[in-house]
Amino acid sequence: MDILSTRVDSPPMQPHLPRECEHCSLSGLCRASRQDEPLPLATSIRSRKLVHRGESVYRAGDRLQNLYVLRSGSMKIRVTSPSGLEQITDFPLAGALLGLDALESGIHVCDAIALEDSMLCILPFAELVGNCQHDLVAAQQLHRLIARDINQCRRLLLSLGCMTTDERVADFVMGISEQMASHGYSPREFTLKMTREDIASHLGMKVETVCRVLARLQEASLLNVSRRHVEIRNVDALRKISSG
Amino acid sequence: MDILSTRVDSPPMQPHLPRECEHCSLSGLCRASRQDEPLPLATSIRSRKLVHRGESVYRAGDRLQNLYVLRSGSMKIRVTSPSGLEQITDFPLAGALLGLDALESGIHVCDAIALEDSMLCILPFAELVGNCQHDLVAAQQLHRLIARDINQCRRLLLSLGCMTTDERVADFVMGISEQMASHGYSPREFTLKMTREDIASHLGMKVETVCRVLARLQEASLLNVSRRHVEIRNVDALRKISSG
DNA sequence: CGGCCAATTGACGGCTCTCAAATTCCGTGG
DNA sequence: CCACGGAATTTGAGAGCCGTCAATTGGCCG
Repeated sequence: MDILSTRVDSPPMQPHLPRECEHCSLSGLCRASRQDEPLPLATSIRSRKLVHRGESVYRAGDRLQNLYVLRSGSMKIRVTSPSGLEQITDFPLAGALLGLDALESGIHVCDAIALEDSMLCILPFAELVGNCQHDLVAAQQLHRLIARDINQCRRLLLSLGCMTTDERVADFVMGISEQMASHGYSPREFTLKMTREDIASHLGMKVETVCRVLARLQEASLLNVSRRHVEIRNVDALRKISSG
Repeated sequence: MDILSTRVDSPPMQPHLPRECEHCSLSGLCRASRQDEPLPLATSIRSRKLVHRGESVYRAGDRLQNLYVLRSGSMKIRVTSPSGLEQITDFPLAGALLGLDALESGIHVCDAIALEDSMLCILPFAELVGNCQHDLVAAQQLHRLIARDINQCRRLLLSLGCMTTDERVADFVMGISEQMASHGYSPREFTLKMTREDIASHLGMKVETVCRVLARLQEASLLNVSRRHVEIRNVDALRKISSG
């Protein structure tokens, strides 16, 4: 517990913590971050896996075997309805825990597709559940991670239900910007890994509308955008728009 | 385990199972349904609570103390963004587990408001987590219940992101109808407990649009609707619309 | 009986989608 | 290294749907 709180204060400073583990959602529970003592969850991490751009880690209909922690790279999570409707529900970055969508029935209901070549840590699910039986902290962290998924989904719901397209796009850009900041990159300038199509699907709009809104925001000097490259020019104005 | 599967086959037939517990999401884990042997989760249920129409069980900002199982009645779950946007994310019926929104941070992020006088079972959260430490089945069931919330949220997301207003309303009505059926009521005829405003908020539209869509569906002889009373006249056509 | 709130209906305007075309970028093969 | 083809992105014009504003109706409760 003590070590946990210390870590929260200065995660990037730990000399023995691999750089790629800095933002891991299992921070403090994984062996890679705790070389001094054995940890239950540590034994869950068996191996790593490389997925290339466009490949999927799992697909809707697959049986739940592993959860995954995205170690580097980025992905898109796509949910498909029985009638064939599709939507991107999330764009996870390094540190994110993937695969919780299968927890209800043991069958995945989403596709996880790599936006660029990405590295994953593999956590055999059965083993992980077993470990949580003996480790209260691990179990609670798993709960929190699941709950975070719900709340993030709810935020997106609010976005689709209550916001105009301008507000949604501004909100999306600010969200990426904050993620970049929390990962140690510049919040002012970054490269999007997803297509306009992906963004449109995520925000419940059409590609052309996404383009037009971005053009409008650029016209108003709030940001510069050229293809995948984004430069934010007026954070306050963007934040104001994204707040409704 | 054996008793569990028996129960699934014929839950309403158990003579010792109170009628209001028939659709409980804790079915098989709660003492009320298992008088023969002690069960870990059973000890979590301490007391019951009555909330009147319009009153809230918990509100955004409240500290997580209990989870609740809705024993009878119905509620609406409302999420509020920092900037004041509001949306109804769910209309739980009897048997639903409430309060999981607080799992991420220990603070509720939703309001749970009674649509009619309702009875709740109270589950002290700390005790429940402790019990899950010693009961693998209980822990997994809790996982499933949380995961169900995520997937339901995702379904609504698909609805808001990909469907027209007609499709969303048809989908909503069919969803209510199926819930009614699974609770032993007629799927063809039922009374809505929520206002048009609530429905509109849930589906990401305006009150007037909800009214107009319902009028359109009635015009097409798919259903009759008068105030809160709904009678479905063409299930197949409605299902077809709700599937896109 | 009166007042208030929920629900409904109509007219109108704006925003977003649809359809279409042009442009740019990227990877591949020559 | 250059040319080429396909995909992603951008921009334009027009139509349709949904939101806004306003007025009316209908129920419920005091």
